[in-house]
Parts: sequence; C-alpha cells; structure tokens
Amino acid sequence: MSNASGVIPSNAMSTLAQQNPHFRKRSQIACSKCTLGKLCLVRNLDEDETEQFENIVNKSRPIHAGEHIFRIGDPLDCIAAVRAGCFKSYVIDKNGEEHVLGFYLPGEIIGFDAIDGKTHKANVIALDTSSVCGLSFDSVADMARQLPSLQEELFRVMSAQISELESNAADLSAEERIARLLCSLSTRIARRGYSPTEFNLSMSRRDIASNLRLATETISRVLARFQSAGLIRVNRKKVELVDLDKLRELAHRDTG
Amino acid sequence: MSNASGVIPSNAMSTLAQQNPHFRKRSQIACSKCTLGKLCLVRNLDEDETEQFENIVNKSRPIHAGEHIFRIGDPLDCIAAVRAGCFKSYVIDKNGEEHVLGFYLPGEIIGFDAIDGKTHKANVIALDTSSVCGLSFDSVADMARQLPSLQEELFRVMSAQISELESNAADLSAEERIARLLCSLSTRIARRGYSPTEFNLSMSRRDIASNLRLATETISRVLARFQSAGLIRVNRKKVELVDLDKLRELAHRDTG
DNA sequence: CGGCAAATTGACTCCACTCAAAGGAGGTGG
DNA sequence: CCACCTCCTTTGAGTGGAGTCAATTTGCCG
Repeated sequence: MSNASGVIPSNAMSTLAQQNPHFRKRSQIACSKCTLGKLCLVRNLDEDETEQFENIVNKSRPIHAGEHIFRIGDPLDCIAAVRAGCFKSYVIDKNGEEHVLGFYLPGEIIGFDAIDGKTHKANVIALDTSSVCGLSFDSVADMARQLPSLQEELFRVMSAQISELESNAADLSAEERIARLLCSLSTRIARRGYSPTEFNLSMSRRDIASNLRLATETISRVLARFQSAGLIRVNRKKVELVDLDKLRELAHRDTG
Repeated sequence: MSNASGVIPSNAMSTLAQQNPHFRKRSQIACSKCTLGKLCLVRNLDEDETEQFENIVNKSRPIHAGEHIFRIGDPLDCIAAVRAGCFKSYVIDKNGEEHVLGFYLPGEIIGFDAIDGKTHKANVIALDTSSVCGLSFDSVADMARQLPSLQEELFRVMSAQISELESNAADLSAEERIARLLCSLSTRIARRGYSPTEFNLSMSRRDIASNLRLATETISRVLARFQSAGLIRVNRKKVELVDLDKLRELAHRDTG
C-alpha cells in the first residue's frame, strides 16, 4: 500500500524550524504550566532553567489525524515533543510497503534518529488530533552545554530509546509481541495519570501489525484469543486489560 | 544454552572505572596516534581538544576471547570504545536462551544503553582477542559541555545507533537479513581500510542466528545457497563477498 | 440509505523451525 | 604424535506458526 493522496514532496517543506508551519511560534503555554509537567525534557530543570528553555520552544497549532509533521529527507530543523494525541513513524520500502517504526505518546520525543545525517529518517504522522512542541535541535544542544541536567536528560532519553529498540529485537511469538505492545502502551499511558487498564488504541490493526511485523489478520486473531482467555476485553479501538499481570508475564520473556 | 563456567557475579565487579580491572589506566597510546584515527569520538576534535580527551581515557589490557567487559546490572562506570577485535552484546531470557543484541567492531562505542538507569543492560563479551578504551561516562559528558564538537559527535553516534536499530526492526526474510549483516560488516570493516569483500566472521553461526532471530541451521543453509548462487564464497569463518552489488540489493529493501 | 474502509473469520500454504544425525576442526592428555 | 572428545557446522526430513488469499461483517460518513 502506498500513501497515495497528493502529498507534499519533502523538499517542498521549509528548512527552518521557524518556517515549518507546524512549528511556528504561537501563544505560549509555559513549560512550567504544561499539563505534561515532569514528563518532558524539563524534568530536572529548576524554575529559572525551565524559563530559559521555554524560549527555544515552538508550540504547534493542532495537528489533525493524517497530517505529517516530518517526512523522510526533511532537514533536521527541529525535533518534536508530543504534547497531546498520538503519532506513528514509518518508512516505505522499495516494494511500496509501509513499515511502522514506532508510536509516540504525550511526553515522548520524536526525531532523535535525525541527528546523524541531519535529515529525518522516517515519516511521522498524527493518528489523532494532536499537538507538539517543536525544539530546534541546535538550540537544545547549545542550551544543554549550559544546563548539565538538560544534557543529562537528553542522553538519558536517547539511551532509553536505544534500550527499548534493543529489547524489541527479541524473537517473540505473535502473542508475546502483542502482549508486550499492550503492556507498553499501558505503562506509558499510566505515567500520565490515566487508567493503565482501559484506553484507546489510536492506531489501526494494520499499523499494529506493521509495527510488530505481523499480518493484520494475526492481530485480530490474537486479540480474539486474548479475549476468550479472559486477558482483555476489546471492541474496535477500545481495550480493557482485564488481567494485566498475566499479560505482563506473557510480555516479559527477557532479563534472565 | 546458559553461560555456565563459574562466572563472576556482576555484583562482585567493582563500581568505579578506575577499579574495574579491564579499564585500569595503562601505558598510553595517545588518541592522536591511535590507529583508529578518525573513527573514534575524537573525530572532530582539534589537537588541543584531543589531548584533553586523552586524560579521561583508560586503555585496557588485551582482552581474550570469551572474557566479559560488562555484565547486566554493572553500574555505568564507563562506556567502551573498541580498539581492536570484536565483541558481542547479549542477554539471557527467562528460558535461559541467549539473545545476541549486536556486534561491535573497532571504532564503535559500547554501552550507550546503560546511561538510562545507570546500569548496563547487556552482557558484553569478546569474540576475539581484543582491546578497548574505557571512558568514564560522567567525564565524557562533562567534557562534552566544554567541547561542542565532542557533544555533537556523541549525539550523532547515539542517533546513528537509534537509526540502525530502527531499520533492523524491518520484517525481512532469512536471506535478506543475512545479506544485510554481511553488507553491514563489509561496510564497517572497509571504513578501517580493510578489504570490504574478504574478511573473517569472528562470531559463530549460532551468534549470527541469535542476532538475526533465525535458527543456526538456517544460517548454514542460506550461506550455502548464497555460495551456490555465486554471491559469496564461504569456508568456516572466512567469507568472500563475490557479488557485493547483488548482496546489497538483497539487503536494502528499505527507503522507498 | 448506500458506499467504502477496517476488521474479522475461515481455508490453505509456505518459510523457517525442530529434531536428528553425520561430518569437520580444534584442543587435551596420554 | 595420535586418539579421543567436544563443539561447531552442515545436511536431511518432517512440523507448525504465521502469512496469504478470499469472503463476510461491521462501522463510519457522506
């Protein structure tokens, strides 16, 4: 499947964060007052530092489901911190097949893969109505040299992404992979104070399948199997994790 | 398979880079005179900066095949830059199965996954007689705040690792995965000035299989198939890439 | 209501795994 | 130096989990 609909070729995109329409400077909501609170890069910054940080943040306008914020080849103007909604990153292989690399929830940073080579290596598209904060990477790096705890946080988040990707490389069965994704979403959603056992799957079955290297039909079948085993209850996009412990057990094959 | 042979439990390991026997300060070979030259983190440092950098580097003694330099749970004293030889990183899952996360060649940095959580997330073992430079991560980070090009290089290398891991997540056939590994090794070996078409596989078939999420037998079979197709010539650890172009074609399914 | 895409369900296929066994290669001890 | 042992690798035969193909159902939106 190709993403047909007359998309803007990436080289038509602007090359500066300030010019990218998604990341234009807007009426600010101070980082210190952001609902994400301590989930973002400002985690360990004190009041003064947070204020400093706010100066390099561009809040975006609302982004509608289906809108791209990055495309492969875009120059690394900025990385993005998800404020609300949900994104997926993906590439298209030479057979025209889409491959979903990952999902991004509020508080997570998109674009670390773009630092090497200074161009984005994946397309990133909103799955829900969303918003992001754009961060000029150069400015963040500059500021990180002044603020040790910002640099530390950057290294930490990148390191966590490396760990996460390494552990995703494991050779798991379809059930294990799906259990793992459900648990991962649960944890990440819970961090923001929402229910860890009841949430919406913003992504389609096809997106899940692509991300987990499975067929769409397998997702349906395994979710049905989980449901009849009493592990979850699922209806379209709504899932309830009935037996989170057992799901976690299924998911965590690692760490001997 | 479990790694039996009376290994030192990780908590018996020392907690400071200076105490870790692998990374004791030794007779220095200056970074500026290192055979790796511009492959290491000092890539973009000028003469003075390189000299400064040398002060935080601990060269290791020779490390024999089968020796560990990190174990899961070890505190993040230092990360390691491979000087010579070859390493693999791996975890043991709860079934006692080893899973190989990656291979490391000279010039590559081991341990970025340890920054988050400040403990190593994988075991790292030498596959050949090897040596490494130990870098106290805290010192590197401190210095990165003084030297913009060091900071840039750190971000760049971590970013590259994220990209690499993302692209490894693709759903490839056994042939594609093996072709990709061969091409990857070829490129990384060529960077150091050695032949891109003739080299040694330091790792066993089993290690390759584990890393690529395949069975050992599949590695043998596919290599045999590649050989009879005239793509490679292989004898035990020795491989010659006869038709590198066709291998690359097989490997690069990505980037549409 | 009608049209379309997403999701589900069923039947069959195939790639890679498992099980099994036979060759090498390298190391050790007598 | 050779016999022996062990581990790694290769090769063969059969199995199974997930994919493919196809048909149907469901939900969504104009």
